[in-house]
Parts: sequence; C-alpha cells; structure tokens
Amino acid sequence: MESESLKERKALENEITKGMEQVKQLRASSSGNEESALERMLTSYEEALLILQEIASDEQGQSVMSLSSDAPGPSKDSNIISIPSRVNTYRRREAPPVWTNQIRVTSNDKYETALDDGYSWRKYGQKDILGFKYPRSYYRCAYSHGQGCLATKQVQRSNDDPFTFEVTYRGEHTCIGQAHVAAPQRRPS
DNA sequence: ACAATTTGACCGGC
DNA sequence: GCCGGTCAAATTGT
Repeated sequence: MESESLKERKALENEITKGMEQVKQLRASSSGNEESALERMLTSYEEALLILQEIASDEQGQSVMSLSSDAPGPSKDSNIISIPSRVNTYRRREAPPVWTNQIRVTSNDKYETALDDGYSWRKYGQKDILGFKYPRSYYRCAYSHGQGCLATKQVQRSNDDPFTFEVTYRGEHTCIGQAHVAAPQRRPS
C-alpha cells in the first residue's frame, strides 16, 4: 500500500515538473506582460512541489523527532513529567512567493504601458537604495482593503540600462473580479 | 471635495 | 547606526 501511494506521489511530482518545464519554455519566448503571468504559474508549480514534500515528510512522521533525542532536553528523572508538547508541530511559515521580472521599455513605449501588468497598484513609498542610481518605488495592490489583497511590487530602474526595469512581485493576489479587468485601454488622444 | 502620489519621518533587523 | 521598507502628512491631480 505504501509503495502504491509513493508511486502516485512520484507520478504527481513528475506531472508538476513537466508543467514547470512547459512554462519555462513558454517564458523563454514570451514578451512583456504575459511574462508576469508565466512567472506566477511557475511559483504555483514550485509551491505545489513544496506542499508535496511537506506531505511526504508528514507521512514519515516520527523519524524527524528522533533528532531531538540526543539534545539536552527534559531529564529522564521519573519525578519530572515530560510534556509531549508541540515538539513535532512545526508550522511552517507560509512565505509569500516572490518573483521578479525584467521589463525592457522601448522609447515609443510609454513607461506606463510597458509596466502595466493589468493590476491596479497604489504607490506607497520610494527610496534611494544603496548601489542603485535610481530610486526604488513601492506599490501595493489598490484594493488591500479589509482582509484583502497582500500583493506587493517594487520597481527598480536598472543602473546601466535606464530602459530596463526590474519589477519584483511578492505575494499572490487574493482579490478577484475587481476593476483591473478594464486595464488595457489608455489610448493616446 | 475626494483620491492618488510625494516625501521626510519612523521603525525593525542586522 | 545604517539600510531597506512602510507610514502618513502634505501636496498635487481629477
């Protein structure tokens, strides 16, 4: 039975990996705005793989605990009650996914158009960063209202090539069906 | 009048 | 104390 589920796990892992490769291939020949979507797909795959690993290590269970046996823990004195406690319940911090895109801006391209990823952001800061000759801008999702969206991005203009921007996203958008559908218009008058 | 941006202040981590 | 990140008051845009 165990080997059966192990086999399935391996198959699932294999499928996910195949998907990753497809996306990577797509990304290699992509341009501009679709790139961020592809990056997000990639981080989803990576997260899936991570979750799979966690499930696997959960199944193995106690073997992890044996590590602490040689630690100078609670003594074996029968007077002392050893509390099982939550030693084994490592709740892994759900780190938000982070990825950065390189965006090259052409001169006839207006910055806004090129940097527009279809979401609406609100700028909340700008800082000069050591080693960068251009300031870095900080944006958060425009509807971070209530328990809304925690998605964030930073924009950093490249030192050497002022036409290249490094856009770093952190966190997935939890907001859906919002106003950003109406993004790609902004016609020049 | 309201909403978004700007910008120095502020804060936490190293 | 410096550095990167965020806050928030002032300013600017619509």
